[in-house]
Amino acid sequence: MTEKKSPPPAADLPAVRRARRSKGGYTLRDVAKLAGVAPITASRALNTPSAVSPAVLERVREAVERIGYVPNMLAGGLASKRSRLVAAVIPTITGSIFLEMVQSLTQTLADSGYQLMLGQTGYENSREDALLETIIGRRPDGVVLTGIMRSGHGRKRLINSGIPIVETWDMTSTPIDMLVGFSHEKMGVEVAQFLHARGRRRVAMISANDERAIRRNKAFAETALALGMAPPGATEVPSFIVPAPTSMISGRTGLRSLIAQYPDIDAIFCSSDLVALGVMIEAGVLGMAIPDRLAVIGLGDLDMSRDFHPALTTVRIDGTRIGSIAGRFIIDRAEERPVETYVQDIGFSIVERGTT
Amino acid sequence: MTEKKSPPPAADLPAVRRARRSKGGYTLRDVAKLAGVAPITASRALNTPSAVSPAVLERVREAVERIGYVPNMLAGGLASKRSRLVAAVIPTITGSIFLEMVQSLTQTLADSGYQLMLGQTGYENSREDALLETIIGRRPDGVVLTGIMRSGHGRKRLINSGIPIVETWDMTSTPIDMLVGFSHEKMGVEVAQFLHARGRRRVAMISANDERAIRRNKAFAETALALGMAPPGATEVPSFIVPAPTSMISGRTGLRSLIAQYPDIDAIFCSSDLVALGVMIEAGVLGMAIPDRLAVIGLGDLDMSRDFHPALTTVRIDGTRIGSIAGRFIIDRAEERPVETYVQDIGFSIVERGTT
DNA sequence: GTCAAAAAAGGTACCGCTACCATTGACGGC
DNA sequence: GCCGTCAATGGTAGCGGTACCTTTTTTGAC
Repeated sequence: MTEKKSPPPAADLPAVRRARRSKGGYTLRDVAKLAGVAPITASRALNTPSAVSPAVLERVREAVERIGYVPNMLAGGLASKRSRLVAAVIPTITGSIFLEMVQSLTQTLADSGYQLMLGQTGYENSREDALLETIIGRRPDGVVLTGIMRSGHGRKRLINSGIPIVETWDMTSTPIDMLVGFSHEKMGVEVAQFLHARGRRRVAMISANDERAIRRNKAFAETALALGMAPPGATEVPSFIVPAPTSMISGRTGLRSLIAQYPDIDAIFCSSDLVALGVMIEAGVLGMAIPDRLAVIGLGDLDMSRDFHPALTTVRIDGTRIGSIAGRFIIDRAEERPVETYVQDIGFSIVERGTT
Repeated sequence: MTEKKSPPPAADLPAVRRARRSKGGYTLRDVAKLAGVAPITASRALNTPSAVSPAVLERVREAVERIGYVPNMLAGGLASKRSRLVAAVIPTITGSIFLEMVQSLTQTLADSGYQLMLGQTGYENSREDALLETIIGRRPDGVVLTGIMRSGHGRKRLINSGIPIVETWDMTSTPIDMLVGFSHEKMGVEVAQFLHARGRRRVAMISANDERAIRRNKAFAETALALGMAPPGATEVPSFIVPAPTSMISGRTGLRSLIAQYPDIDAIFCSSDLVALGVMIEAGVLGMAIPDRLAVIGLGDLDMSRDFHPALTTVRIDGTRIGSIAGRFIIDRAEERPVETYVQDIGFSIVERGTT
């Protein structure tokens, strides 16, 4: 109490300045002085309590409590080269299927004292380079990418930075570093087989045209074609391309357009649940019974997909799991724990509900 | 090229160590040496190019390019006391109505070289204290809160930290610092009047029970009661409480429950669009025509609300605007620009579509 | 050509913390 | 009682930048 300093100055009175540049906050030095120990000991008390005697620990804790000291992690990060920051890069935050992952990533990281920084590239990837620059500038302990980093320039930059990287939501034999995802090709094949097994023979797709979707669609179309599931009059599996980010309205217009060209379609594979739900709405307007007249299968398993009537059949990807594994990967790496694997295929599952 | 250093060491060979603790990355000093200037001049070339001669600027730029130098913002932030980090605190990221705000906040900040850090409190606010601690520890240049900070402890901590704060999505006469939002009371009143003007006389609510919703509901109920809009047999405006975060299923069960008790209800005010859409789905299942038999009005104006059939009438809040104003507030404060106001009521608007 | 003022560049000392190494003292084995 | 070992603590020197101030150079008015 006696040594108490003044709180952050309200205005900069020309009074006695505490020091050349100080802003008035408390530092570890203040805590150490109060506890009667050296700053480095106070630091240890906070970071590695086991390396300090119980008596000292107690005194330091008390001092921290008394002045409301909050460690400056900028300084700590600079000195220790561990910022305890992790960056995640997603296309956009609104209407994103990656939110579940971000949520669990945030959670996993927070539990170990790491903080998430969120960066958005936009769907054009125009800002990707600038974003990478600012991210690397923060010296995060890890970066989580949605999808695979395709741009050679970006890859190189990331690799040179030496920051641990986790790529997600995809599979590749040549990851930059770590990887948690699943195979889009496999998904395309399995969805086609699934619809075939349900007796559907005249299928179509409504899909975004990002790189992942293209590979998924190719696998779906090839399998469907091989199984004889193209609608009459079509030599290919019909597909309607929708812009990113996907939306219900895309599903509505997609269904209209496909039906106009191929009235006999009996199943549609949508590249997102939102699109699939849009298809359901439009089917309702058009008087097409689901699933009798038309089967719909989505991708992503949004919460609301379960709440529609009928509930949507969809391909579920465990975003929560991706997030927690990615977080774990980064934390393990940061804390130099030995690990067996840095690549994990978490697969996907087809959740059958009422629309197939 | 001649002075090129080795890339980040693959393993720590016991070879010649560059220096005591260096990790092998390039520093401003390297750039300065390459450009033949003092480090401080290189710093100026990057941060205040106008303070440096064109010739030097060019040489520094070239040096940066050559070695792929990325400034360490941890160090910069420590020295300048401007971290260029801004923290946003939201309940959860999944199914959140705040995403639009977060998106535009990220955008606004990025355009000025600031980066967003995302923190989630969960709906229980249990992690709020720990979260504040880690946030303050990063010494961000600003904190954006969703809603008003109620906890006295949290308020005090934030105020003591001296960090600029923006509270959002609400109005109060006693903000901690800055404020961008709208009046929930006013919204309750206007929605009641709106439904009354459309001829509805037997209204009900389905709502979450957070603090903001409670105030909104009170205003709605009082106005509705004054206008004689309680359903027959009810002395109060019936309300069904749903858990946070809101979901469609809440709307579905809510409608069932309300109808069971008050079969004559002719309009429902929902505390989120998701709930309202759930009501629409259940109404479809129950064969209740919308809007003829039942009017529905939501809150939030999700993208998908426009895409339903019929499209949802809802109260729109311009989250994008909240985000950009909040970001602007913080940037202005950080850069010590003079401003007139730090409190802004952005209001709301009732968007009439097909459900009323 | 002189000189004051402005522009450009540099030197130094930190920002607040931690890595690294040194020191101190307690303890136990022989 | 000597000495090695280990636990606890401290001193010092940075981490990689920038604030502040000084020095040097350029500019332009007269």
